[in-house]
Amino acid sequence: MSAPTPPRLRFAPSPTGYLHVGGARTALFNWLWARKTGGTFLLRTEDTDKARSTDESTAAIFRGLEWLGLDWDEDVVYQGANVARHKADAERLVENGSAYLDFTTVVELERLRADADARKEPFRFDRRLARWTPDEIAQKLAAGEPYTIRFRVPDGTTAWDDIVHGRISFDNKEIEDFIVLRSDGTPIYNLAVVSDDIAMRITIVMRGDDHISNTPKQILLYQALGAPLPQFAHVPMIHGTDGKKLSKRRDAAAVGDWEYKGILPTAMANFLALLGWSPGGDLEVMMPEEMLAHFSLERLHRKAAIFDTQKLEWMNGQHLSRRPLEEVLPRVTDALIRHEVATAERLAADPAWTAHLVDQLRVRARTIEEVVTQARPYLLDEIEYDDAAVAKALLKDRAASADILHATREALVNAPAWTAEALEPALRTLAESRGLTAGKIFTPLRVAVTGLAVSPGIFDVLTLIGRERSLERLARTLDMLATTT
RNA sequence: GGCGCUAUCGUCUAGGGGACUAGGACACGGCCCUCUCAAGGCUGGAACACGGGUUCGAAUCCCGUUAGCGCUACCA
Repeated sequence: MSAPTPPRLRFAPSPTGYLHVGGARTALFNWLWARKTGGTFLLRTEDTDKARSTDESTAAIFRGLEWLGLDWDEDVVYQGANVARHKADAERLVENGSAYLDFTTVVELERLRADADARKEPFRFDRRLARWTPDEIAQKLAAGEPYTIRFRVPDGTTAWDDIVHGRISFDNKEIEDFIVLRSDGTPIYNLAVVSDDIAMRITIVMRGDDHISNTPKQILLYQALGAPLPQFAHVPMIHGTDGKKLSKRRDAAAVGDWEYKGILPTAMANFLALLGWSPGGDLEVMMPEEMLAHFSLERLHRKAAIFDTQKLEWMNGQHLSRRPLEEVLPRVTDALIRHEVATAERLAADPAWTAHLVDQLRVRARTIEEVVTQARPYLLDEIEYDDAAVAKALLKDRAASADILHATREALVNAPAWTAEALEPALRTLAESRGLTAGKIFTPLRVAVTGLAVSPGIFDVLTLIGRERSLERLARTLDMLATTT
């Protein structure tokens, strides 16, 4: 087996918002391939559109990547810092004849476009519009007239073998002479991308398939600049439930939204990966190491996928249970504190207790938010009683409930110790002596001490809540049954 | 409109000419387990867009139709 030079890949977001799940997935694929092959994963912000780019957005994107566990190599490349080279490249294109100066103004262009529109004809820039004699050009230049630099698209066809789509080809007739340098001397996207990708020695350009139609232009640019072509891999889009692009308003399209909703980064990465790639076979839940082991470019999909929130949450439930407790613990405690269910001091005071609590709750939750909700009775002094649970477990027959709860409390009070080992026989004996199934005892007790219909096993609940507080809640429930109507 | 990409259950997918009575997962229903819930196990309904080819044989290959999506800026 030969040892090819390791690939260099990059993720190049434009910092005009938050990290979009589609972008995050593209980044993930680039990262996966770089890490798997011993290659390099670079980051570049495409901030040449100064009107829309912001530092906050840049920071948010970096944060999102870090949260997902995607680390990058070398220094981040800020495209805006390379405008001098972009400009020089554009001028080089003019010098070698592959581009030309165009003095057509924006206003004229708009008019031309409107005319074509009125005639219902497609507008494409006509090279003849920019046919000035050398004298005229010198004159305009001397007069300081603004101009753009346009690429002279050659005849023929432009094609490439896309890693995910196979051969794609475009008739150059379909490509207009596009602008590469604005009249203010700043580069247009396609030039900046190519110039930077060449400078960064990128060998695989992996990005969303909405860039397929930019690719022939970029290939032409590589060729005119005399640079070797990278390989291209166009991965499919991620759509919302309506089959269209994810909408920020409706779909929680930012990865930060999911972090906030209590999704684990490994679950997010796992889910996202499966939206544009599959390992083959029935494997779905994968830890990061497994994804790395199975990932391959050959199994990238061609079809756009719809973002299914329910499956994400299911996936998260899987990760919540399977990831090491040390990893989920801090995320849960942060959420507990943020929701004011507990203070940092309280949680730190008895780390073993906290860990046990989280461990008990995480297996039956799908999101961290659910863990927080379930944790309330164990951390708060004042608990809320779920009406439906109370109605079902206690109020159907108040007298009987009061009777059972009273006997239960007695058995608990007299138990030799407040441990699962001591409590369980006590309650099972009680059930037996009364000819009841254990559930008839456990269920009212659960509602009495937690206020909820859902909880871990009752003996974990009792020991987690503690003797004093359990007995007190029992007493209060008894009072309630006796007084309220 | 032009160009391009795509097309298997509601959704994510396996499948790469015969192993397909089309497999798995999410969601939904039923059953089991069980102190509740979750998890887990079993189970039910649910798909090859359509039409032509090629072939002894097509979900799989080719062409067309249709549909969806993307691009079509001195945005990225």
